Amino acid sequence: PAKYGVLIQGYGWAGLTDAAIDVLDQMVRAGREPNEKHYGCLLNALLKEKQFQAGQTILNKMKRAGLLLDVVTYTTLIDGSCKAGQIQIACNFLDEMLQSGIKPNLVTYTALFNGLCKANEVDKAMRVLRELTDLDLDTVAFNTLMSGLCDNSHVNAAYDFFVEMTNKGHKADARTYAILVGGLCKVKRFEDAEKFAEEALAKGFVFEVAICATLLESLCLEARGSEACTLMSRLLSHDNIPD
RNA sequence: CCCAGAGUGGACA
Repeated sequence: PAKYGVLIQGYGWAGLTDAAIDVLDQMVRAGREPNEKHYGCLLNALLKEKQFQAGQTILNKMKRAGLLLDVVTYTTLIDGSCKAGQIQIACNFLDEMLQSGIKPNLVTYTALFNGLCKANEVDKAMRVLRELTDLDLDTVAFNTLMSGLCDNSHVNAAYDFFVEMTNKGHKADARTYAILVGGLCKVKRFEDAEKFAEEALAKGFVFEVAICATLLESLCLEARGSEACTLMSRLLSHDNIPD
């Protein structure tokens, strides 16, 4: 039953949107009515390839087929709109979904937060977050906001947010540290950056080589070679291999 | 009965 879905997903993943659309058409011809997952999957592929016109067509087809949009489809639309730089359209979809009685979930909000962050509107994202007192953030949402704060020269706020969230028991993962360390390096707070890099290593985030290499590079650029060397040796003692 | 669709990072360069 998932055969067509897998095909659509596969073609979409490969960026072969025409082929993906074809699969959907074939389904209809074969008398197998596509469901919201088939449409949603195709929509996602189209939006990722920035084929908004085709996306609109599919959306219309879906509605004509009498299918109602669900949370996932709305989230796909909101994310796609945001990534196209159309925050307003994303907000319209959010309104539409609320009016249809569909409750946005954490993924929906994260997509929106990400859009706001990328549009230099972290403040708005944080405001929305504070209003949604019953929204429990997961690591992805946490990282999204962290990166928004770092990208919008609110590193202090990012720092505070990090402390606040970890105190609340939210766990930071390798990406969280990468974001924070990168943000701190950006404003040349190398001591703090190094502190968090160490913390990340202590937590066993082996994948932190990437950010540590980044940090090392920063230190070198700042003509602080000795510090870079110190850090380098510490990295090696953690069995990491910086580039 | 379950199994297909949605969200996050890497500054400087």
